[in-house]
Amino acid sequence: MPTSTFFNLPAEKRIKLLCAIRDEFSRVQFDKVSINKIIHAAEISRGSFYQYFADKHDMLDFVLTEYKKQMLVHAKASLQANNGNIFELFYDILEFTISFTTEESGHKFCNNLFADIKVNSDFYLKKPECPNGMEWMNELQPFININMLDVRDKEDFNNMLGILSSVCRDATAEVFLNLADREHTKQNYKQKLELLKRGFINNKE
Amino acid sequence: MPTSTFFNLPAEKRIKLLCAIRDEFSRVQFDKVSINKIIHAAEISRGSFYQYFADKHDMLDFVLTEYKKQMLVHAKASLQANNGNIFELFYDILEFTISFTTEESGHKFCNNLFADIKVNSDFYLKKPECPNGMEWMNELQPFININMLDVRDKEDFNNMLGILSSVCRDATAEVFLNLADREHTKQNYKQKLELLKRGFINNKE
DNA sequence: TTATATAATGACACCCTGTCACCTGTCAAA
DNA sequence: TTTGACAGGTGACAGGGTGTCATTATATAA
Repeated sequence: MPTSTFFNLPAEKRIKLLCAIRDEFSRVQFDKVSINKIIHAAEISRGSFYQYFADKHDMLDFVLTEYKKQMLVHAKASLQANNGNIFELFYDILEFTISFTTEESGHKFCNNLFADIKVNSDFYLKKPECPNGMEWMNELQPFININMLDVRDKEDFNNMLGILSSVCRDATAEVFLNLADREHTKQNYKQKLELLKRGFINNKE
Repeated sequence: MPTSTFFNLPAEKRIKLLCAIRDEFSRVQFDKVSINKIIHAAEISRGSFYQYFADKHDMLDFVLTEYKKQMLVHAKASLQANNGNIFELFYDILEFTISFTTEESGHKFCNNLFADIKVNSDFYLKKPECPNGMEWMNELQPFININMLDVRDKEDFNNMLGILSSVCRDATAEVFLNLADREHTKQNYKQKLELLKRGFINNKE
C-alpha cells in the first residue's frame, strides 16, 4: 500500500508519476522495471519515490489493486446480467481482461502485467484462509447462483471456484504471452468451460 | 542449454558447481539467485561460468530440465501401474513433486523452484504448437487410456489435459508457497479431480 | 516570527550481470 | 624440441540496479 503522502500529492504530480509507472510497466516485465527510469520520467527524486512506496513490490501491489477494482465492478455486472451464472462470469472475466488491450500501450501494459501475475502469486493466491485463491471472489459469492451447481460437499463450491480460476488464469497467460492465436485460445477456453460443466468421464456403459 | 564445455568438465568440478547451484536455488527464489555467490562457492571464475551457461536463464532451464526428466520417468511408471488412468497420473504427479521435499535442503529447493515455475512460463506453457502447455505430455499420451474419457471433439482431449495441468500447477504452488496446510491441499486436490470427473452441473431436474 | 511537522533531495553503500582482452596448459605436427 | 593453435580459465570493468539517510526545503500552526 502506498503511503498517505502519495495520496495527498497534488493531482498533477500524482498523475505524472502514474503515467511514468504505466509507461515503465508497458516497456518491460516487472523484474526489469526500473525505478530509476520511473523517477526520471516523472521528474521526482529517488527519495520521494521511497516516501510514496515502501519498495518496488509495493508499487506492483498498487498497480494490481487498481486493476482488480475495475474487474470487480465488471464481474458484478456480469453476474447480474446472467442470473448468477458462474460460467458466463468466467467467460466474461477473460473477455474483460483482453478488452484492456484495445489500444497499443494498454496492450503492452497487460502483456507485461499478466506475465507477472504468474510471478506475483499474491494476485490469485494469497491468504491462507482462502487457499483456492481469488480472495476477491468472496465479494462476488452472494451474486452467484449456486443452484445450478452440483455441490455435494461443503468444500465443493470453493474447489469449483479454484478450478475455474486456475483455468481462467492460464487462458489469460496464453493470451498475453502470445502463446497461441487469440481466437483459438478463446475458443478453447469456452470448450474448457463446457468440459467443466459436463465432466470428463464417459458414462456410456 | 549449457555448452559442451560444461558437460566435458571433470566430474569433480562439475559436481562442485552443481552443488553450488543447488544450494543457491535452495537459498532464494530465482530472481534473487546470485551468480556471484555460485561462482564463489564453486570456486570458479566469473568467466568460466559464462563459458558453461549462456546466461542466468540458461542455468534455470538446465535445472528445470533435470527435474522434468525424473518426473517423466515417474509419470510413465504411474500410468503403467494404473492402466493409463489420467486422474491417477495427475494425483501421482503432485505426490511425486511433494516427495522431493523429504529432506530439509530439498524442501527449500522446491519451494524456491516452484515459486519460480510461475515465473518461468516456459516450464508448463511453451510451444505455440502446444498451447495447453506441458508439451512433455506428448510423450505420455500413448500411455493414457482415452476410452474412459468423454472425448467428443478433437480438441477435447487436449483441453482436458490443459485443465488438469492448470489445476495441478496451482496445487503445487499452494504446497510450496506454504499457502495452506499440506494435507488440506492434497485433500482438496483429490476432490477437485473428482469434480472434474463428474462435472459441475446439477443434473437432477 | 518562530516552532514544528511534513515532504523532497541526491550522494552513498552495496549489490548485481554480462563482456572482453588476456593468460595458461595441452597436444599434434614439424 | 620447438612451434602454433586452440580449448578453457580469469578477473577487472562497464553499466546497471535498489534502498537508505543526513540534510535541506516547504508548509502549517502558534
